Amino acid sequence: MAEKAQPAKKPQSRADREADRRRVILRAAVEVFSRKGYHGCRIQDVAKEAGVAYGLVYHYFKNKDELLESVFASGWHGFLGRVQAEILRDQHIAARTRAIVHVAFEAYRRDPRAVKVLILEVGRSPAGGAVNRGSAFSEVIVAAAQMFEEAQRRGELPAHLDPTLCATMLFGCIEMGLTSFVMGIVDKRDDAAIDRARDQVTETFLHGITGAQPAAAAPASAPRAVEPPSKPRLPRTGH
Amino acid sequence: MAEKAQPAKKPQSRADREADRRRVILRAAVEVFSRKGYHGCRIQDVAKEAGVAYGLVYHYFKNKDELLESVFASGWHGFLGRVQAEILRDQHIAARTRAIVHVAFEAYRRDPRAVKVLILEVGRSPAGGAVNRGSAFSEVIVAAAQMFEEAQRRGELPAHLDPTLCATMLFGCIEMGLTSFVMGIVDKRDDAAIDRARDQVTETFLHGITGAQPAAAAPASAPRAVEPPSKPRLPRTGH
DNA sequence: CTGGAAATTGATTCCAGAATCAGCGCGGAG
DNA sequence: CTCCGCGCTGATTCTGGAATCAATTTCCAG
Repeated sequence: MAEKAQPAKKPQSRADREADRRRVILRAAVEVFSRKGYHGCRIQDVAKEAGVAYGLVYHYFKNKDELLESVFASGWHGFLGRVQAEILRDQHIAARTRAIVHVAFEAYRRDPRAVKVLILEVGRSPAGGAVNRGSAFSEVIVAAAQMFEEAQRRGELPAHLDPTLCATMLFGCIEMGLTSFVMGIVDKRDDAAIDRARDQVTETFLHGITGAQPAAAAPASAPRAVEPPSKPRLPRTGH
Repeated sequence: MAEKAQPAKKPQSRADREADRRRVILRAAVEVFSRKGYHGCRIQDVAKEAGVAYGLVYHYFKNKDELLESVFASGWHGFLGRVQAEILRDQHIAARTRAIVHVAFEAYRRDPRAVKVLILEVGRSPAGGAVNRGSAFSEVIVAAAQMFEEAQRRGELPAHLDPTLCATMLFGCIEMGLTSFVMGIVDKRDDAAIDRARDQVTETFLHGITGAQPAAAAPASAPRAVEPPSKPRLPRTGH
């Protein structure tokens, strides 16, 4: 694994080797978690996968939970950071949305197993686990919601939409899209398929939000409450 | 918790009482699972919640897994059935889509805790568990995909869209929408909020798929592979 | 070279909690 | 009224696996 482009070779200081080990164990954990699930695997499995003694795992991680926590943190962190960066960019909402979707699908392309763990495993951390699916998703969703809100102020997005709900839908599409890959519903590692999925998700979502009617007549059922369409709408939009 | 308001009546036959017990335990399981999660709770907790002896749980369910399985089956089953019914109805794709979303949100309104368990807990059934999130979602998604495909044949939906992906996005929006309620991101039991969410999800999604362009130019980043933009539209966008 | 500190090992301990089982008592049949 | 059997009970047993720890090896400084 050590593709750590070590210039010459040898003199990894203690600290270096230590960090290395840590990384090896972390990688092994991702692998094993993605294969058998957090609860379905033993620390022993992780140790074996890492080619390391059982006890060493405990040298680097306080306990199994902390291991999961670390796996999650290292993975989610990068993702969150990249998404935040896109959100803060000064661009049209459509561009930023595209970029966010791109980041997510790119992450999947780079390391499907890690994405699988993030999507499937994290979130079931025992009560009190500080980092869990809930708070994690909250973070991105809140951030994205702010982005949409700002877009509304700029007039790039219809005012009648709930920004938080927009964010929710965006990540819902992304998550489920990736889930269907992870689950094999859509089929594995077809790069073209990934691209196609990404583009359809992006464009469908964008077209949906930029042109959605303020809850038109709903033949389905349910009396609608709320939201007098104060701002007739953004120009362009469909048809 | 025995709010089983059994004032006078008594003469339930053996069989009745038996079925009753089973139901009581099942309800208790939903309650406990939703509160502490499948792995985070003990059979003892379920027994206590049901006001029943520890051993009795094993009288009605072979083991803990089967208990979860039953909880899932009873919940998912109803949902799947109702969705299937809507899918098979002979109506315009928009109407059917609205109905599906409606079913999902109505289920949440009726029993949020059950929905929470379905969304959050099921899916990690130990290796081999027949019923799990994967196969479950597969089922609805495949069914919905057929619906979209048929809609395309009828000309109710642009032909360039991948039907499976449409289904994926639809349930992605639904799931994440409900998740945000379950998680409290959007806030609890506000009936109006539920309605609003349902409508926005529905209309945004519908508008998105019925009018989406086939992957336009992407100013964002990422050199897009695939999809020669035959229709170079979607002007607005970037900067 | 040498001492000892840190890294590494895996057998051992310990325990949560699943699953079992030997009765108990209620309610219905005779 | 009495006796039988089955729904029901919960203490007891058993197990898998997390966490510990004493022993061993590796590595570096002096």
